[in-house]
Amino acid sequence: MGLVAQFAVDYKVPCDRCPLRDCAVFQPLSDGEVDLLSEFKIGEFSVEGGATLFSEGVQSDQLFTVLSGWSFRYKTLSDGRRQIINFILPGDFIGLQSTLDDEMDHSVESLTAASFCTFPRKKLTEFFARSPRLAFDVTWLAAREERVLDEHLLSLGRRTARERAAYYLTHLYIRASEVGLSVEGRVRFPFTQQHLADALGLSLVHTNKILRRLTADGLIEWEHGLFRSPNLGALAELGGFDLEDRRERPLL
Amino acid sequence: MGLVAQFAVDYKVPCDRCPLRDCAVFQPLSDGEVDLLSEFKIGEFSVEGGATLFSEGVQSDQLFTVLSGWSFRYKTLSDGRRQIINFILPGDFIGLQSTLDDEMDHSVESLTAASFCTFPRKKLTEFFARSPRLAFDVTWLAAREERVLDEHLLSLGRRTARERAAYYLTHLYIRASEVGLSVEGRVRFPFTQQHLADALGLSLVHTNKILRRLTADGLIEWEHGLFRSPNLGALAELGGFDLEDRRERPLL
DNA sequence: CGATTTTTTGAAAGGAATCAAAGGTGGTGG
DNA sequence: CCACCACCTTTGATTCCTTTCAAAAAATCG
Repeated sequence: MGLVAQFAVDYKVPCDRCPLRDCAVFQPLSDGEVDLLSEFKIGEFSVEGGATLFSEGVQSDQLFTVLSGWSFRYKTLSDGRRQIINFILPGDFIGLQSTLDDEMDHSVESLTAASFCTFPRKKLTEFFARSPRLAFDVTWLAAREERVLDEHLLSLGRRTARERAAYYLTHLYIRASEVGLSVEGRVRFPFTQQHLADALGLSLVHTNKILRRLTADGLIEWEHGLFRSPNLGALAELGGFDLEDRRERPLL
Repeated sequence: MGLVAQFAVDYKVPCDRCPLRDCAVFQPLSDGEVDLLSEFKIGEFSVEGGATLFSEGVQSDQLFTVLSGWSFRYKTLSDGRRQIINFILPGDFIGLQSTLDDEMDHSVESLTAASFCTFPRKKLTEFFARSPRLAFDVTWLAAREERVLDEHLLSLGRRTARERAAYYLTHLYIRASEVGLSVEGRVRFPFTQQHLADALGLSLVHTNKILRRLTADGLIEWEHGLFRSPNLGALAELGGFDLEDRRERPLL
């Protein structure tokens, strides 16, 4: 743990053959756009699980699109209390949060082996100039991220622990499914209850008790790292998650 | 209350004479940029206090820069519980959160009389094409918003009620001061304790008790709508707010 | 000045955290 | 293939922070 491994690899998967593009959630790009993206891309790199990708107060000169693996973004207080801001899945575009030419005020850590496409932050302006449409997508993604955080904020501030857990589990399940991570309705959740607790703003013990109850109520099943919901509708309902709200999004 | 007043006014303050540009927090723009911005701007409008600017599920075809007044953005659960996502002050750029050509999933309400510059959402792409630099600023602002929410999320999830209040009050005080709203160290807070409670994710009663204690401890003073801190350093310290972290930002 | 909205307080109930410890699980090495 | 260890999950008991309930002061507004 803790190693800031950043094993850069030269190998470049051409963007037009990016397997993620097959997922229905992602908006198709024109050939020209994919070409530009490909040109802008400088490489890939992968890390093993438990690696620190960025840490607070360090600046990164790159932006990333996640190709595979789970990671999470978090902040900590001086005494160690940790809040997980969000989980990062394939297709997510990260790095923008760190105010460009500025420091990150959060950390990112991988949960599983993960790989990323990298883009040079310095060329972002050029990129914007070359394709206003893609520039727009970048902005759109940033705004979308914000919407997700809005919802999380609503959870932490106003939902009960039980509702909060229901909401978040549904959220994660759907997100993972969207990028092809579910098999027969099951998704591998590569994090511990402690991680979930840190995302929900709850203690580990209480999180566990609530998970137990949700299981007893037939709303979830989560064993050996595999999650599924015997009644996703009811789980979403409890958490106030809108299952209908599926929108396509750009993939950079 | 509740009226969705949107009184459009033709009168256009030229962007180069926008009084907000005098605030040190805002990055200066080149003349050309200001011109473009001015061209892009289609008008202004104002509302009285207590007006609903947008409401959930309604789409807006405009983007706004706040010229004056306080507003707030919030989300509600079906049973009425409300979470204030953030307060909106002069200089803030809003409307991006609503995923373009999509619906807002939150509402915005004014606390005081307020005025806004309006930009046509449809021309955003053109705007991006005309100035990649400004396009970049839009993205930057979206990313910055996200950073602010990150911090709020950390508050709701991991800070105690007292720390949370200290953090948020400092945050509001600083933000208001940055845009010239403080007079002799005092800022007019145009919201009630209920609003603050809804932002902090606390009950009204508990919020009041904490405010009372912070007052007794000599950390804050808030009477007749005027707020000040007799010891801002200590308040910030308690809330874990970094007073040093002042960065310029774009003003659109 | 009367009515309404906010702010304050006190008391009781409840949800979540903390403390402690047992039970499982997976991984590693012999 | 089993022993052992480290880490994760569960439970029970207790404490404490927040909420909820109720109602009395203040402050605001027309």
